[in-house]
Amino acid sequence: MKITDRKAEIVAVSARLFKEKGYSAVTMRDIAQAMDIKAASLYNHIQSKQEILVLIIIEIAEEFTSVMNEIVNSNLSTLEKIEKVIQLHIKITLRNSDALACLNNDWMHLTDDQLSYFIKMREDYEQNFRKIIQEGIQNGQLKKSNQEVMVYAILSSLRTMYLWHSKSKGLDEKTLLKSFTSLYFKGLEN
Amino acid sequence: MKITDRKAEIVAVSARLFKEKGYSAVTMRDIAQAMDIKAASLYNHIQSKQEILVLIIIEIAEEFTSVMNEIVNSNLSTLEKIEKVIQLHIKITLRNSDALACLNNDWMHLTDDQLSYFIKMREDYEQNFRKIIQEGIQNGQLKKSNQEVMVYAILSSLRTMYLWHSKSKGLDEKTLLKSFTSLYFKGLEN
DNA sequence: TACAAAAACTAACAATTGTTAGTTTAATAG
DNA sequence: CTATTAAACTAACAATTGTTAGTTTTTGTA
Repeated sequence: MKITDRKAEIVAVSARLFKEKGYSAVTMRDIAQAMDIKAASLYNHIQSKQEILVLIIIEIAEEFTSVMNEIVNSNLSTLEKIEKVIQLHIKITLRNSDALACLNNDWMHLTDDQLSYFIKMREDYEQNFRKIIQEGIQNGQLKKSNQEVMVYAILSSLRTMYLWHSKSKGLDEKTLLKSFTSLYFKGLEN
Repeated sequence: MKITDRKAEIVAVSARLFKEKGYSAVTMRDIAQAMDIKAASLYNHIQSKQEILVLIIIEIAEEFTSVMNEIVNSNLSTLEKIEKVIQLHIKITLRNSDALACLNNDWMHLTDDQLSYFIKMREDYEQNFRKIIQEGIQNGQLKKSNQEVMVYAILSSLRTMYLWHSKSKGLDEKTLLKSFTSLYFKGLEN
Protein backbone atom coordinates (compact mmCIF):
# COMPACT_ATOMS: atom_id res chain seq x y z
CA MET A 1 0.00 0.00 0.00
CA LYS A 2 1.84 3.06 -1.25
CA ILE A 3 -1.16 5.34 -0.76
CA THR A 4 -1.08 5.01 2.97
CA ASP A 5 2.63 5.74 3.10
CA ARG A 6 2.35 8.84 0.96
CA LYS A 7 -0.69 10.01 2.89
CA ALA A 8 1.13 9.55 6.17
CA GLU A 9 3.99 11.55 4.74
CA ILE A 10 1.68 14.40 3.83
CA VAL A 11 0.24 14.38 7.33
CA ALA A 12 3.70 14.40 8.90
CA VAL A 13 4.98 17.21 6.69
CA SER A 14 1.82 19.21 7.33
CA ALA A 15 2.14 18.79 11.07
CA ARG A 16 5.66 20.16 10.91
CA LEU A 17 4.52 23.19 8.92
CA PHE A 18 1.45 23.74 11.11
CA LYS A 19 3.74 23.76 14.13
CA GLU A 20 5.76 26.64 12.68
CA LYS A 21 3.00 28.97 11.51
CA GLY A 22 -0.32 27.50 12.51
CA TYR A 23 -2.96 25.72 10.40
CA SER A 24 -4.48 28.85 8.86
CA ALA A 25 -1.21 30.38 7.75
CA VAL A 26 -0.04 27.25 5.94
CA THR A 27 -1.36 26.89 2.40
CA MET A 28 -1.80 23.76 0.35
CA ARG A 29 0.94 25.14 -1.88
CA ASP A 30 3.25 25.36 1.13
CA ILE A 31 2.61 21.72 1.94
CA ALA A 32 3.07 20.70 -1.70
CA GLN A 33 6.33 22.60 -1.98
CA ALA A 34 7.67 20.91 1.14
CA MET A 35 7.00 17.60 -0.60
CA ASP A 36 8.37 18.72 -3.96
CA ILE A 37 5.10 18.31 -5.78
CA LYS A 38 2.29 20.61 -6.93
CA ALA A 39 -0.66 21.48 -4.71
CA ALA A 40 -3.19 19.71 -6.90
CA SER A 41 -1.27 16.45 -6.56
CA LEU A 42 -1.98 16.36 -2.84
CA TYR A 43 -5.59 15.61 -3.68
CA ASN A 44 -4.64 12.20 -5.05
CA HIS A 45 -4.05 11.24 -1.43
CA ILE A 46 -6.20 13.41 0.78
CA GLN A 47 -9.71 14.79 0.54
CA SER A 48 -9.15 18.27 1.90
CA LYS A 49 -6.95 20.46 4.06
CA GLN A 50 -9.40 19.82 6.87
CA GLU A 51 -8.84 16.08 6.64
CA ILE A 52 -5.13 16.57 7.27
CA LEU A 53 -5.90 18.50 10.44
CA VAL A 54 -8.30 15.85 11.63
CA LEU A 55 -5.79 13.06 11.01
CA ILE A 56 -3.12 14.91 12.95
CA ILE A 57 -5.23 15.81 15.95
CA ILE A 58 -7.80 13.10 16.54
CA GLU A 59 -5.47 10.10 16.66
CA ILE A 60 -3.26 11.66 19.30
CA ALA A 61 -6.22 12.96 21.27
CA GLU A 62 -7.66 9.47 21.38
CA GLU A 63 -4.38 8.13 22.66
CA PHE A 64 -4.36 10.63 25.51
CA THR A 65 -7.96 9.79 26.32
CA SER A 66 -7.41 6.06 26.30
CA VAL A 67 -4.29 6.00 28.45
CA MET A 68 -5.73 8.50 30.91
CA ASN A 69 -8.74 6.25 31.37
CA GLU A 70 -6.47 3.31 32.15
CA ILE A 71 -4.60 5.37 34.72
CA VAL A 72 -7.69 6.65 36.48
CA ASN A 73 -9.22 3.18 36.69
CA SER A 74 -6.04 1.56 37.96
CA ASN A 75 -5.43 0.93 41.64
CA LEU A 76 -2.19 2.84 41.81
CA SER A 77 -1.52 5.42 44.51
CA THR A 78 -2.20 9.07 43.74
CA LEU A 79 1.46 9.88 43.27
CA GLU A 80 1.90 6.90 40.98
CA LYS A 81 -1.08 7.97 38.92
CA ILE A 82 0.30 11.47 38.52
CA GLU A 83 3.64 9.99 37.56
CA LYS A 84 1.92 7.92 34.88
CA VAL A 85 0.25 11.04 33.50
CA ILE A 86 3.56 12.85 33.36
CA GLN A 87 5.08 9.84 31.61
CA LEU A 88 2.28 9.80 29.06
CA HIS A 89 2.91 13.40 28.10
CA ILE A 90 6.65 12.88 27.92
CA LYS A 91 6.32 9.83 25.68
CA ILE A 92 3.99 11.47 23.20
CA THR A 93 6.02 14.68 23.19
CA LEU A 94 9.20 12.79 22.38
CA ARG A 95 7.50 10.70 19.73
CA ASN A 96 5.43 13.31 17.93
CA SER A 97 5.91 16.87 19.05
CA ASP A 98 4.69 18.31 15.74
CA ALA A 99 1.27 16.74 16.12
CA LEU A 100 1.18 17.85 19.72
CA ALA A 101 1.84 21.45 18.78
CA CYS A 102 -0.95 21.21 16.25
CA LEU A 103 -3.34 19.72 18.77
CA ASN A 104 -2.61 22.51 21.21
CA ASN A 105 -2.83 25.44 18.83
CA ASP A 106 -5.12 24.44 15.99
CA TRP A 107 -7.86 22.32 17.52
CA MET A 108 -10.30 25.23 17.15
CA HIS A 109 -10.09 24.88 13.37
CA LEU A 110 -11.71 21.48 13.52
CA THR A 111 -15.34 21.62 12.45
CA ASP A 112 -18.68 20.12 13.36
CA ASP A 113 -18.53 16.58 14.73
CA GLN A 114 -14.77 16.45 14.94
CA LEU A 115 -14.70 19.68 16.92
CA SER A 116 -17.26 18.59 19.48
CA TYR A 117 -15.65 15.15 19.66
CA PHE A 118 -12.32 16.77 20.42
CA ILE A 119 -13.74 19.13 23.02
CA LYS A 120 -15.48 16.24 24.73
CA MET A 121 -12.23 14.28 24.90
CA ARG A 122 -10.41 17.29 26.23
CA GLU A 123 -12.97 17.93 28.94
CA ASP A 124 -12.99 14.30 29.97
CA TYR A 125 -9.23 14.30 30.13
CA GLU A 126 -9.13 17.31 32.39
CA GLN A 127 -11.92 15.92 34.53
CA ASN A 128 -10.03 12.67 34.98
CA PHE A 129 -6.88 14.47 36.03
CA ARG A 130 -8.92 16.62 38.38
CA LYS A 131 -10.28 13.43 39.92
CA ILE A 132 -6.78 12.14 40.59
CA ILE A 133 -5.79 15.38 42.30
CA GLN A 134 -9.03 15.47 44.26
CA GLU A 135 -8.58 11.91 45.52
CA GLY A 136 -5.04 12.71 46.55
CA ILE A 137 -6.13 15.70 48.59
CA GLN A 138 -8.89 13.72 50.25
CA ASN A 139 -6.74 10.74 51.20
CA GLY A 140 -4.00 13.02 52.48
CA GLN A 141 -1.38 12.14 49.91
CA LEU A 142 -1.45 15.67 48.49
CA LYS A 143 -1.31 19.06 50.14
CA LYS A 144 -4.49 21.01 50.66
CA SER A 145 -3.88 23.78 48.15
CA ASN A 146 -6.04 25.15 45.38
CA GLN A 147 -7.16 22.20 43.30
CA GLU A 148 -7.71 24.04 40.02
CA VAL A 149 -4.29 25.66 40.13
CA MET A 150 -2.71 22.28 40.73
CA VAL A 151 -4.64 20.74 37.85
CA TYR A 152 -4.01 23.41 35.26
CA ALA A 153 -0.51 24.44 36.25
CA ILE A 154 0.67 20.87 35.87
CA LEU A 155 -1.37 20.04 32.79
CA SER A 156 -0.39 23.18 30.95
CA SER A 157 3.30 22.72 31.56
CA LEU A 158 3.05 19.13 30.37
CA ARG A 159 1.07 20.20 27.33
CA THR A 160 3.65 22.75 26.27
CA MET A 161 6.70 20.58 26.78
CA TYR A 162 6.95 20.31 22.99
CA LEU A 163 7.96 23.97 22.91
CA TRP A 164 11.24 23.47 24.71
CA HIS A 165 12.17 19.82 25.28
CA SER A 166 14.46 19.74 22.26
CA LYS A 167 16.25 22.97 23.13
CA SER A 168 18.69 21.38 25.53
CA LYS A 169 20.59 18.14 25.28
CA GLY A 170 20.23 15.12 27.49
CA LEU A 171 16.52 15.53 28.10
CA ASP A 172 15.56 11.93 27.46
CA GLU A 173 12.47 10.24 28.83
CA LYS A 174 14.10 9.18 32.08
CA THR A 175 15.61 12.57 32.87
CA LEU A 176 12.40 14.40 32.08
CA LEU A 177 10.35 12.05 34.24
CA LYS A 178 12.71 12.37 37.18
CA SER A 179 12.87 16.14 36.92
CA PHE A 180 9.14 16.64 36.50
CA THR A 181 8.21 14.36 39.38
CA SER A 182 10.81 15.99 41.59
CA LEU A 183 9.52 19.45 40.73
CA TYR A 184 5.85 18.64 41.14
CA PHE A 185 6.08 16.32 44.13
CA LYS A 186 8.78 18.00 46.20
CA GLY A 187 8.93 21.51 44.75
CA LEU A 188 11.87 23.78 44.12
CA GLU A 189 12.77 24.61 47.70
CA ASN A 190 15.70 22.90 49.30
CA MET B 1 -8.02 62.70 21.08
CA LYS B 2 -10.72 60.50 19.66
CA ILE B 3 -8.34 58.75 17.23
CA THR B 4 -6.36 57.14 19.99
CA ASP B 5 -9.48 55.88 21.69
CA ARG B 6 -10.88 54.34 18.54
CA LYS B 7 -7.52 52.85 17.64
CA ALA B 8 -7.18 51.34 21.09
CA GLU B 9 -10.64 49.89 20.67
CA ILE B 10 -9.66 48.24 17.40
CA VAL B 11 -6.59 46.77 19.03
CA ALA B 12 -8.61 45.42 21.96
CA VAL B 13 -11.30 43.92 19.76
CA SER B 14 -8.67 42.38 17.50
CA ALA B 15 -6.85 40.84 20.44
CA ARG B 16 -10.06 39.19 21.54
CA LEU B 17 -10.68 37.78 18.08
CA PHE B 18 -7.06 36.69 17.64
CA LYS B 19 -7.32 34.82 20.93
CA GLU B 20 -10.23 32.76 19.61
CA LYS B 21 -8.94 31.78 16.18
CA GLY B 22 -5.42 33.08 15.81
CA TYR B 23 -4.11 36.02 13.81
CA SER B 24 -4.17 34.36 10.40
CA ALA B 25 -7.73 33.08 10.65
CA VAL B 26 -9.17 36.47 11.58
CA THR B 27 -9.92 38.75 8.62
CA MET B 28 -10.15 42.51 8.54
CA ARG B 29 -13.85 41.99 7.81
CA ASP B 30 -14.16 39.97 11.02
CA ILE B 31 -12.62 42.79 13.01
CA ALA B 32 -14.78 45.37 11.28
CA GLN B 33 -17.94 43.38 11.90
CA ALA B 34 -17.11 43.07 15.59
CA MET B 35 -16.95 46.87 15.67
CA ASP B 36 -20.06 47.37 13.54
CA ILE B 37 -18.28 49.14 10.75
CA LYS B 38 -16.93 48.16 7.31
CA ALA B 39 -13.45 46.77 6.81
CA ALA B 40 -12.25 49.77 4.81
CA SER B 41 -13.14 52.08 7.68
CA LEU B 42 -10.55 50.44 9.88
CA TYR B 43 -7.87 52.05 7.75
CA ASN B 44 -8.83 55.49 8.98
CA HIS B 45 -7.25 54.42 12.27
CA ILE B 46 -4.63 51.81 11.55
CA GLN B 47 -2.07 51.32 8.84
CA SER B 48 -2.35 47.58 8.35
CA LYS B 49 -3.37 44.29 9.94
CA GLN B 50 0.28 43.84 10.85
CA GLU B 51 0.28 47.07 12.83
CA ILE B 52 -2.52 45.75 15.02
CA LEU B 53 -0.49 42.66 15.82
CA VAL B 54 2.56 44.71 16.65
CA LEU B 55 0.60 47.01 18.96
CA ILE B 56 -0.86 44.05 20.81
CA ILE B 57 2.36 42.13 21.27
CA ILE B 58 5.23 44.55 21.63
CA GLU B 59 3.85 46.67 24.45
CA ILE B 60 3.20 43.70 26.66
CA ALA B 61 6.50 42.06 25.76
CA GLU B 62 8.32 45.21 26.79
CA GLU B 63 6.52 45.21 30.11
CA PHE B 64 7.64 41.65 30.81
CA THR B 65 11.18 42.54 29.84
CA SER B 66 11.31 45.63 31.96
CA VAL B 67 9.90 44.12 35.15
CA MET B 68 12.03 40.99 34.78
CA ASN B 69 15.12 43.17 34.59
CA GLU B 70 14.14 44.92 37.81
CA ILE B 71 13.65 41.60 39.54
CA VAL B 72 16.96 40.12 38.43
CA ASN B 73 18.87 43.22 39.46
CA SER B 74 17.21 43.46 42.85
CA ASN B 75 18.79 42.08 45.99
CA LEU B 76 15.90 39.85 46.92
CA SER B 77 16.39 36.21 47.82
CA THR B 78 15.96 33.59 45.11
CA LEU B 79 12.56 32.54 46.40
CA GLU B 80 11.43 36.15 46.56
CA LYS B 81 12.61 36.74 43.00
CA ILE B 82 10.69 33.72 41.76
CA GLU B 83 7.65 34.93 43.64
CA LYS B 84 7.94 38.31 41.91
CA VAL B 85 8.08 36.60 38.52
CA ILE B 86 4.98 34.59 39.34
CA GLN B 87 3.26 37.78 40.45
CA LEU B 88 4.22 39.53 37.22
CA HIS B 89 2.59 36.83 35.12
CA ILE B 90 -0.52 36.78 37.29
CA LYS B 91 -0.97 40.55 37.09
CA ILE B 92 -0.65 40.74 33.33
CA THR B 93 -2.85 37.70 32.84
CA LEU B 94 -5.60 39.21 34.95
CA ARG B 95 -5.31 42.58 33.26
CA ASN B 96 -4.99 41.58 29.62
CA SER B 97 -5.35 37.91 28.88
CA ASP B 98 -6.35 38.52 25.25
CA ALA B 99 -3.07 40.20 24.44
CA LEU B 100 -1.23 37.49 26.29
CA ALA B 101 -2.86 34.78 24.22
CA CYS B 102 -1.88 36.68 21.11
CA LEU B 103 1.69 37.09 22.27
CA ASN B 104 1.95 33.38 22.95
CA ASN B 105 0.38 32.10 19.76
CA ASP B 106 0.91 34.71 17.08
CA TRP B 107 4.33 36.20 17.69
CA MET B 108 5.68 34.29 14.69
CA HIS B 109 3.53 36.42 12.41
CA LEU B 110 5.49 39.49 13.30
CA THR B 111 7.90 40.48 10.53
CA ASP B 112 11.41 41.84 10.09
CA ASP B 113 12.57 44.17 12.85
CA GLN B 114 9.60 43.58 15.10
CA LEU B 115 10.09 39.83 14.90
CA SER B 116 13.76 39.90 15.80
CA TYR B 117 13.09 42.49 18.49
CA PHE B 118 10.49 40.20 20.02
CA ILE B 119 12.68 37.11 19.83
CA LYS B 120 15.50 39.02 21.48
CA MET B 121 13.22 40.09 24.33
CA ARG B 122 11.95 36.57 24.75
CA GLU B 123 15.43 35.08 24.86
CA ASP B 124 16.59 37.67 27.35
CA TYR B 125 13.57 37.00 29.51
CA GLU B 126 14.24 33.29 29.60
CA GLN B 127 17.91 33.87 30.21
CA ASN B 128 17.11 36.11 33.17
CA PHE B 129 14.79 33.56 34.69
CA ARG B 130 17.42 30.87 34.11
CA LYS B 131 19.88 33.05 36.00
CA ILE B 132 17.55 33.27 38.98
CA ILE B 133 17.14 29.49 39.09
CA GLN B 134 20.86 28.95 38.62
CA GLU B 135 21.74 31.29 41.47
CA GLY B 136 19.25 29.53 43.69
CA ILE B 137 20.77 26.15 43.01
CA GLN B 138 24.28 27.45 43.63
CA ASN B 139 23.50 29.19 46.90
CA GLY B 140 21.55 26.18 48.13
CA GLN B 141 18.14 27.79 48.24
CA LEU B 142 16.87 25.50 45.47
CA LYS B 143 17.10 21.74 45.00
CA LYS B 144 19.70 20.34 42.65
CA SER B 145 17.38 19.10 39.93
CA ASN B 146 17.45 19.67 36.19
CA GLN B 147 17.72 23.40 35.64
CA GLU B 148 16.11 23.53 32.21
CA VAL B 149 13.08 21.56 33.32
CA MET B 150 12.64 23.90 36.26
CA VAL B 151 12.92 26.95 34.02
CA TYR B 152 10.57 25.84 31.29
CA ALA B 153 8.06 23.91 33.35
CA ILE B 154 7.44 26.97 35.49
CA LEU B 155 7.60 29.53 32.70
CA SER B 156 5.30 27.60 30.43
CA SER B 157 2.65 27.10 33.07
CA LEU B 158 2.78 30.80 33.90
CA ARG B 159 2.61 31.71 30.24
CA THR B 160 -0.52 29.64 29.64
CA MET B 161 -2.42 30.76 32.71
CA TYR B 162 -4.62 32.83 30.41
CA LEU B 163 -6.09 29.58 29.08
CA TRP B 164 -7.74 28.58 32.34
CA HIS B 165 -7.61 31.28 35.02
CA SER B 166 -11.13 32.47 34.25
CA LYS B 167 -12.65 29.00 34.20
CA SER B 168 -13.11 28.76 37.95
CA LYS B 169 -14.28 31.35 40.42
CA GLY B 170 -12.31 32.90 43.21
CA LEU B 171 -8.99 32.85 41.43
CA ASP B 172 -7.96 36.40 42.26
CA GLU B 173 -4.41 37.64 42.36
CA LYS B 174 -3.83 36.68 45.96
CA THR B 175 -5.18 33.16 45.64
CA LEU B 176 -3.25 32.50 42.46
CA LEU B 177 -0.02 33.75 43.98
CA LYS B 178 -0.42 31.64 47.10
CA SER B 179 -1.31 28.54 45.14
CA PHE B 180 1.46 28.92 42.59
CA THR B 181 4.16 29.58 45.16
CA SER B 182 2.94 26.67 47.27
CA LEU B 183 3.00 24.34 44.28
CA TYR B 184 6.38 25.42 42.97
CA PHE B 185 8.17 25.89 46.27
CA LYS B 186 6.80 23.01 48.33
CA GLY B 187 5.32 20.70 45.67
CA LEU B 188 2.20 18.60 45.71
CA GLU B 189 3.26 15.98 48.21
CA ASN B 190 2.01 16.18 51.76
C1' DT C 1 6.76 -5.88 -23.21
C1' DA C 2 2.27 -4.51 -22.20
C1' DC C 3 -1.11 -2.81 -19.18
C1' DA C 4 -3.55 -1.11 -15.18
C1' DA C 5 -3.20 1.69 -11.33
C1' DA C 6 -0.99 5.27 -8.80
C1' DA C 7 0.63 9.70 -8.68
C1' DA C 8 2.22 13.37 -10.77
C1' DC C 9 1.15 17.36 -13.93
C1' DT C 10 -1.20 21.94 -16.21
C1' DA C 11 -4.83 25.07 -16.22
C1' DA C 12 -8.34 27.05 -14.32
C1' DC C 13 -12.41 28.14 -11.12
C1' DA C 14 -14.92 30.84 -7.59
C1' DA C 15 -14.33 32.75 -3.22
C1' DT C 16 -11.82 35.34 -0.07
C1' DT C 17 -7.93 38.15 1.24
C1' DG C 18 -5.72 42.88 2.64
C1' DT C 19 -5.88 47.18 0.90
C1' DT C 20 -6.77 51.61 -1.92
C1' DA C 21 -9.47 55.42 -4.06
C1' DG C 22 -12.93 58.40 -3.96
C1' DT C 23 -17.12 60.00 -1.68
C1' DT C 24 -20.45 61.04 1.95
C1' DT C 25 -21.85 61.75 6.69
C1' DA C 26 -21.01 63.31 11.52
C1' DA C 27 -18.78 66.03 14.82
C1' DT C 28 -16.45 70.15 16.38
C1' DA C 29 -14.48 74.79 16.63
C1' DG C 30 -14.57 79.78 15.15
C1' DC D 1 -23.97 79.10 10.23
C1' DT D 2 -19.84 77.65 8.27
C1' DA D 3 -15.55 75.43 7.54
C1' DT D 4 -12.68 71.74 8.81
C1' DT D 5 -11.64 67.45 10.05
C1' DA D 6 -12.63 62.81 11.65
C1' DA D 7 -14.73 58.71 10.48
C1' DA D 8 -17.79 56.31 8.17
C1' DC D 9 -19.25 54.57 3.47
C1' DT D 10 -19.27 52.11 -1.58
C1' DA D 11 -16.79 49.99 -5.07
C1' DA D 12 -13.17 47.88 -6.64
C1' DC D 13 -8.27 46.03 -7.20
C1' DA D 14 -4.74 42.36 -7.47
C1' DA D 15 -3.18 38.53 -5.10
C1' DT D 16 -3.95 34.37 -2.86
C1' DT D 17 -6.89 30.70 -1.27
C1' DG D 18 -8.68 25.62 -1.49
C1' DT D 19 -10.17 22.82 -4.89
C1' DT D 20 -11.63 20.50 -9.48
C1' DA D 21 -11.16 18.66 -14.23
C1' DG D 22 -8.67 16.62 -17.50
C1' DT D 23 -4.15 14.85 -18.98
C1' DT D 24 0.41 12.85 -18.77
C1' DT D 25 4.03 10.34 -16.50
C1' DT D 26 5.73 6.82 -13.40
C1' DT D 27 5.47 2.44 -11.19
C1' DG D 28 4.68 -2.37 -10.37
C1' DT D 29 3.12 -6.73 -12.07
C1' DA D 30 1.68 -10.57 -15.38
